[in-house]
Amino acid sequence: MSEIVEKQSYDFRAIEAKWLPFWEQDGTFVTNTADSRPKKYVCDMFPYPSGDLHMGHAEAFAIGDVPARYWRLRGYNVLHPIGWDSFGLPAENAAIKNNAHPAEWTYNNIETQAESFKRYGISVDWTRRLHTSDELYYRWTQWLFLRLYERGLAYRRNSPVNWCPSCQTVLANEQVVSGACERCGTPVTKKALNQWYFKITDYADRLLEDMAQLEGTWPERVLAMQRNWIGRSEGAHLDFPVDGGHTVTVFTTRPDTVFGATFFVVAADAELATELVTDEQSGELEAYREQLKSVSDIERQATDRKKTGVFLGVYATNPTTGARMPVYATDYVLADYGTGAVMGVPGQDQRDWEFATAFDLPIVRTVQPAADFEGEAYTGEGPAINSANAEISLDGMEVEEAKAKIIDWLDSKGAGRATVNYRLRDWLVSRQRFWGAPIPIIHCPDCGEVPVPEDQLPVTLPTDMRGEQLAPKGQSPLASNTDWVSVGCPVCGKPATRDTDTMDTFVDSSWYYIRYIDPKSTSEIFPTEQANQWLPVDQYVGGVEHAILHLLYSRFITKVLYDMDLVSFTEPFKALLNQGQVLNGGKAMSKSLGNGVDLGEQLEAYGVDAVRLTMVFASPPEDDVDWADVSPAASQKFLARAWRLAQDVTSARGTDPAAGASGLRSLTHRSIADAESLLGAQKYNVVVARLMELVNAARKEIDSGAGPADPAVREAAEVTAQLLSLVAPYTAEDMWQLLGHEASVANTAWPAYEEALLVQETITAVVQVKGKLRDKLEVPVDITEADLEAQALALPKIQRYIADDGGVRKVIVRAPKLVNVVTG
RNA sequence: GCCCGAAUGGCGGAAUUGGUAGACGCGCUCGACUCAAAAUCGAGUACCGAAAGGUGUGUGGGUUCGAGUCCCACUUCGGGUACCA
Repeated sequence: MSEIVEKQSYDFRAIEAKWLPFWEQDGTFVTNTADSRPKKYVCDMFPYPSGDLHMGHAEAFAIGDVPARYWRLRGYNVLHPIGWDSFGLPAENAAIKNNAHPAEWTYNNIETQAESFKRYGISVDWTRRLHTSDELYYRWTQWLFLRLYERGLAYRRNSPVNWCPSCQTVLANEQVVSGACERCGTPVTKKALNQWYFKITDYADRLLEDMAQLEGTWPERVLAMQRNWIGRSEGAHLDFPVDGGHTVTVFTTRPDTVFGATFFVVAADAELATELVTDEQSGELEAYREQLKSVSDIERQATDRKKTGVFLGVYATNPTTGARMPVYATDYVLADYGTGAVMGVPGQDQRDWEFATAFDLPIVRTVQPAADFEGEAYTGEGPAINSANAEISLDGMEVEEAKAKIIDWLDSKGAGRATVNYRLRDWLVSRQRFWGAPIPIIHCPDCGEVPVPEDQLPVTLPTDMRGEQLAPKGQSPLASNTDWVSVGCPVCGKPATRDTDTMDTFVDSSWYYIRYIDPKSTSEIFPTEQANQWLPVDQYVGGVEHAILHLLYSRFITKVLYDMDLVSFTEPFKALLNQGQVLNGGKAMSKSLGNGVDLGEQLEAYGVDAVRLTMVFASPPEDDVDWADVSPAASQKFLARAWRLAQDVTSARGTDPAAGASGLRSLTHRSIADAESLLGAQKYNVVVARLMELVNAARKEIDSGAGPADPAVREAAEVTAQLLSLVAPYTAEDMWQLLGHEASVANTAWPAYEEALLVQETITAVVQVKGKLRDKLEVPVDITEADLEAQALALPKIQRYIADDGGVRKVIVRAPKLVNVVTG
């Protein structure tokens, strides 16, 4: 018989089948929160259970698993949980279509995703799994609502709201994208409804200021988007007396231009217009409002639209000039920004200029534009002009000074004051749909709004509604379930009704990352002490589509919890990584384009590790990956090469590597050192590139160098298995076993590099002439500047350049790497 | 319009503090193996040029001995937001 043992080839299916049950039985990734080692909390934005996992999930989770596994090797106690954001409309729509209950669709999909997820080998603690649609969870969402209610942060108000005619529900401002529903793209209409709001505007300043904590660890663009969304602007409130005994306050960022206010405009759709209009003009106002109804939101947002409006028959008085200013209703003033009323200053505001031109109103400049200014309204810097009355003059002052001066003056008259205005509006949280957490409020004819007593939580959803019973009819389907709606008033006991709206699913997801600390608790929302120990999340990973929505809401809720003394931190996510999208052929995958790539098919064809490796290697984590540009087949090839390394090693486990090939050894140790800094900088793609170099070098050493018995080869293979485990856990685990280890590679210690092996004896110095590379020199690393200079100048090639170019003028030496000869 | 971000070979992308541009991979070319192909392995691959050499990191300028990297101006592309007073 031949001595040669038949070597097996890399078989990812067999490897997956072997290790998946191992991790589960071994409890490799279960986190013991009582463990005293320093902690790291890595959290991926939890998925919505819409069918099976897709390529986008595959990228996000592959990326998030890298720091989780790295920190685990570094000796941290790592918390890496998973759950499902399982309330929401798609389940309800599916239930209507299939004559089912939304829970069926939801929990079936969760099971499917969970199976795929396990197969995908992400190092999460399955014992902490949560679903926001579980009674166990939404009981606490309701509890949270009641705490906000107690603090006056949850309130009900009747006002025009965004209505999606297709989803048959209201939407928060954050969920309207260019006038259309964020979910389905249907143009949004306005509807007057009595709705629940969270008072996020109370936190506007803190949401803005606390961003200082996130600077540098959150993507700059996300911070910018939040800053814009909050839209802080400093200005003043000015009071204008209006005929009929009214005083109308406006918000302006340019109080210095008040002398130039020649007319007055209020939002046509605001109550204010009705209050101000004279009887003679009220017909015209109504006609104008009718006319506006036919203008879609999309049209309305076109900035080049002609200014329209209607005179209300009354005049306001300019407190600085005493001028009588006609009052108009218009649609270019927004009812829900500022006070819904604006002073018209055509000289300094382009929109006002256009309105003044259309209605033939006077235009007065109050800031002197530069001589070459050719525009209409002038919004720039310059000295004030035409801005004086008997008591005060701003003339000659620059804008900032004039602002301060006029605010002082108006303040002394009781006619104005400095103020800060925000673009952010309160968060509309009620939804007229079924599959969400019911709002825990009871409406009693005698007692009014009554919170559901805590011991009666959760207010559970009926389990017997299905199909058509869930169809949206302009109000929540729950309203038609009289058994469910009818309830005794908790205060007086008389017949009362439950609130039939459910909460926006963004309420569910605004606090789930804290619930992971103890997801099964029935006695409290989360244990405060442990939450303070584990949070904030050290690394949060998710798509940029939540730059405003989920992240703003989570920041808000965290601050509310802080104010309630339930947590000691004010920001939930210390660092944020926005992974890119997975594209195909330059475009987002979509059914309509027919360019979708099925994750299951990819996993079937190339294996989990190859798909994960491809995702990580393709580009920096925050960049998009175009599946048409990458090669999972090549990833698989690399994994086979790496795996074969482990198989080829013939030295025994524990062999001292000191006697091994020094070139390979120093590359191995440099790879470890570089991986540390690259992982810290989140350059995961480059870590993979370095690993490929290491595998190539080890291969060469086996085939045409010191051979498979060299201890340096074992060392390289072991380090490869450990580094590879961050991205390709199955292959790494199998390599580790082939190398003679019993326990999981995921729980080994990060390899320590030897400083001495990083130091090279010789180095290639470059020799430049006038900054251009002309020659190279192999020199000892500790060469003196003088020696290096002498050797460089002695090079024949360099001498030729010097001779041709008029001799040496100056020599720059940066030993041992560079010499630059300046000639002429 | 305003606010962010980006621009490097045929492609995805590398390049601590300014110091060898193009690591690693894909693709392509050639070669080995094969009856042949696939797979695998080896060699080459920024551009122009036969070579010597020259040119090169969106464009134009600047600072510097030296710029992908710093400064100024601009162009293009991507994203966000938009009658926000």
